[in-house]
Amino acid sequence: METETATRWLTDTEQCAWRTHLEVNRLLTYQLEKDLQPFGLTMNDYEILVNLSESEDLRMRMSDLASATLQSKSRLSHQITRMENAGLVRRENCESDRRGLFAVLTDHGMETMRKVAPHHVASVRRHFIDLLSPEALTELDKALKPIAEHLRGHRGRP
Amino acid sequence: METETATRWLTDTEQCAWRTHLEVNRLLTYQLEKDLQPFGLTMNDYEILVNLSESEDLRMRMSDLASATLQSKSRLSHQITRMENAGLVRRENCESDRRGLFAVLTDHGMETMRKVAPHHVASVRRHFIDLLSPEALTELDKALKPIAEHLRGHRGRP
DNA sequence: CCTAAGAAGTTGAATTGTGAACTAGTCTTG
DNA sequence: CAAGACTAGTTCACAATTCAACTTCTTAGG
Repeated sequence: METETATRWLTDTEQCAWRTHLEVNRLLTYQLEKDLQPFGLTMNDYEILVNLSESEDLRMRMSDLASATLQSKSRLSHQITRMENAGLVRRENCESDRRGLFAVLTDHGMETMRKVAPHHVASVRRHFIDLLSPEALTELDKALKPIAEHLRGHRGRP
Repeated sequence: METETATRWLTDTEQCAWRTHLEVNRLLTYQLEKDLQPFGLTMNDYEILVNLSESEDLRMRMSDLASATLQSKSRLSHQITRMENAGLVRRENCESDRRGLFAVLTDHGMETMRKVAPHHVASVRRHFIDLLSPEALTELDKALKPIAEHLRGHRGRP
């Protein structure tokens, strides 16, 4: 039986902040995606390249990559297949666990990364970072960190 | 010819804030979506219901709804078709412009809205609003507003 | 060791999203 | 008022995402 608790609607301030947050996310995602498009990459592609390029031996296990990028195994599998066809990564068997696979950054993937990164960073600056004062930035991070924490706790991932 | 300008990479602080921001968005979207799922709605559905329910006569022109929700015409068209099949909205011709259509909230749509809204609001509170101090909230809004502004300027919508 | 439970990944069908081409109505202007 | 340019919206073909089923390997327990 539901306890008949009155709904705590959002105050105007809350509502406003919430909607701004939603809007920024959407517009920002759209814009970054668009800025990446000329290079034939999506944000997803890019994020995977970043993860691999920052990893030991330029490789990661599929599951680790999936959870690092917050995607389902299935989605990642399709994604890697596409990127493999584009020559950005390749799959490689794992010695120690024969069920496992690595996604490995190829030379072409690395090269692409090097070429695209500056543009992407510029885009992130232009549309986000440079629009915030340094103080606002640290405040933002400080405010958001616990939320990330909280949400990570709510596991039950894609 | 590109002017050979050195890339201004992100500082650690910037990088950290940026990644937190990305992460929060993704986890939050996922969580809200998940909390809405038991009611058979997606965030997209919900947002459209909100827009319609707040509009004069519970109706909006397709294009206006598309730009309000930042979707392409095409996507909205499909979306409304689905929601029409679910009985949440219906299409209605526009007298004054015979090319035009309204998406109109049905009684069932309104009813659904009333039933779902409290849960959604609770979800937004639990996973976002209530995790921020009131000051942090206003700061957040103040920081993000100009970004929204900036991005809206960059029109070239989906 | 042998079996059952569980983890790593893939596959394929069904949904949903994208982009360009298309229909139909409106507006402008010569 | 007719032609061309433009706007509203849909449709079609294709790409990306989801979800459940499936294969293969690993590991715990008895």
